[in-house]
Amino acid sequence: MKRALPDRVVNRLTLYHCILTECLAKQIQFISSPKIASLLKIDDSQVRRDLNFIELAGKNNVGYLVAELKQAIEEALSFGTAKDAFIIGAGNLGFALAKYDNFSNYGLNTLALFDNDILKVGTTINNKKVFHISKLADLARRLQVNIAILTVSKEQAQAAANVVVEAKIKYIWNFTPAILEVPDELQVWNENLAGSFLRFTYSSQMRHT
Amino acid sequence: MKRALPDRVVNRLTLYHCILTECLAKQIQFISSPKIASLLKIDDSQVRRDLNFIELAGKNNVGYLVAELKQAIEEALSFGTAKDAFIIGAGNLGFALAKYDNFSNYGLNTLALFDNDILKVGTTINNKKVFHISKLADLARRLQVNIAILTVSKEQAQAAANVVVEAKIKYIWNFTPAILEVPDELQVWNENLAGSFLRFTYSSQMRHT
DNA sequence: TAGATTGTTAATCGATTAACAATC
DNA sequence: TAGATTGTTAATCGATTAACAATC
Repeated sequence: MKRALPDRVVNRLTLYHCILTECLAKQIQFISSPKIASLLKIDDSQVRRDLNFIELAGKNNVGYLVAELKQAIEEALSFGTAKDAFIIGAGNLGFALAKYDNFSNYGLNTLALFDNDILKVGTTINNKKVFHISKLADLARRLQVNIAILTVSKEQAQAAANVVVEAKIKYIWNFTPAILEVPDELQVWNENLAGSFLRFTYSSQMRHT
Repeated sequence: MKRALPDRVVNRLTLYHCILTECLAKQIQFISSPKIASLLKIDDSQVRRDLNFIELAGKNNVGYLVAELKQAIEEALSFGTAKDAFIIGAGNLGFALAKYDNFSNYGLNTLALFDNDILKVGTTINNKKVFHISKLADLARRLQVNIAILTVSKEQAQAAANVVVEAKIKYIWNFTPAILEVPDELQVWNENLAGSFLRFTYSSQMRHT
């Protein structure tokens, strides 16, 4: 078994993957580390170092074979392993994520949505049904889903998280601007969009002044 | 003028801010660094170190004054400075972001949306009008908007980015899974949701095996 | 060959953590 | 006082960058 990749490396690998997907579409066969680096505005030796993490041989004087590299990244990050998820919150963001078919390329399958609004229950979005939140525990157990994507409002976030805890789901991808209090065995990944925006504007300002 | 904060610090400050907002709502007056650290599952001396970056004095034996700390973070990250933005792409994600009023707390004001679909032009979402993409350059100049939030499909991403370039907008917050080729003076912040998901599932797996 | 690129090492840089005196 | 906390230093850890021999 390969050793774990650092988070930063995983992040960059996903960006390389985006580039490779575009190269394939454009029928480009080879790509070099300086080329990847310049597209992302990072250092070229960093690209080579990242690619050494996943065992992949480039060709001197030529670069890397796009198709091969793309596949190597997909294997390293296990795109192939289906990861079933539920979306909690059938609002705009929940719908957007449910409709975002691109996710399935990355192994993420959204099976259903949940909401506490009875008017939304029973509707369908992109072939995914909206269930009442009270059905979550039962369906999670029967379908063996252990990822919850939280898109409810800040006010409802903790209550929704509690339901997720009771459903014995293991991972929460948290799109709400709330810090959830959950048991240690449940892992939370905070997407924190507003915070992301602040990082973006803050670091951009700095670079320009 | 204070020196620039490292990106990692800015990121954590936004998370602290989320916690402080909840504390205020719960009428909690003081919070200690070990308390913040345990909520986020990080080191407590790191919290203190981050808070030293923004000049803020805690009280021995007590912790930090919630209201004061919250405001200090808001000042450091300039929540108060209005940052006007356009959303390019009036799809589900564009609508979700347009409806996300929480952004305005962070200084982000979405003024309008743009799309190339004539059926969407003229509609309104959360008091924000949808314009045809051809109006972008003119409106950006007149309203002095220099942030574009890109929520179009992967296929349309580069074309949309080109329009943004022509509109002389300075910053793109890119929600599409495309690596944009733009001039150096235009800065891109890749949100890369699918990549974020992979980091989340990858690092979670690692911690549990 | 000349030029471009890889793979990898060593050097640098920055971020995190541990520790503890000072404080209330 | 005893206990909890801050502010800060030093030690550790990890990530990035520079450099270059080897390769085609």
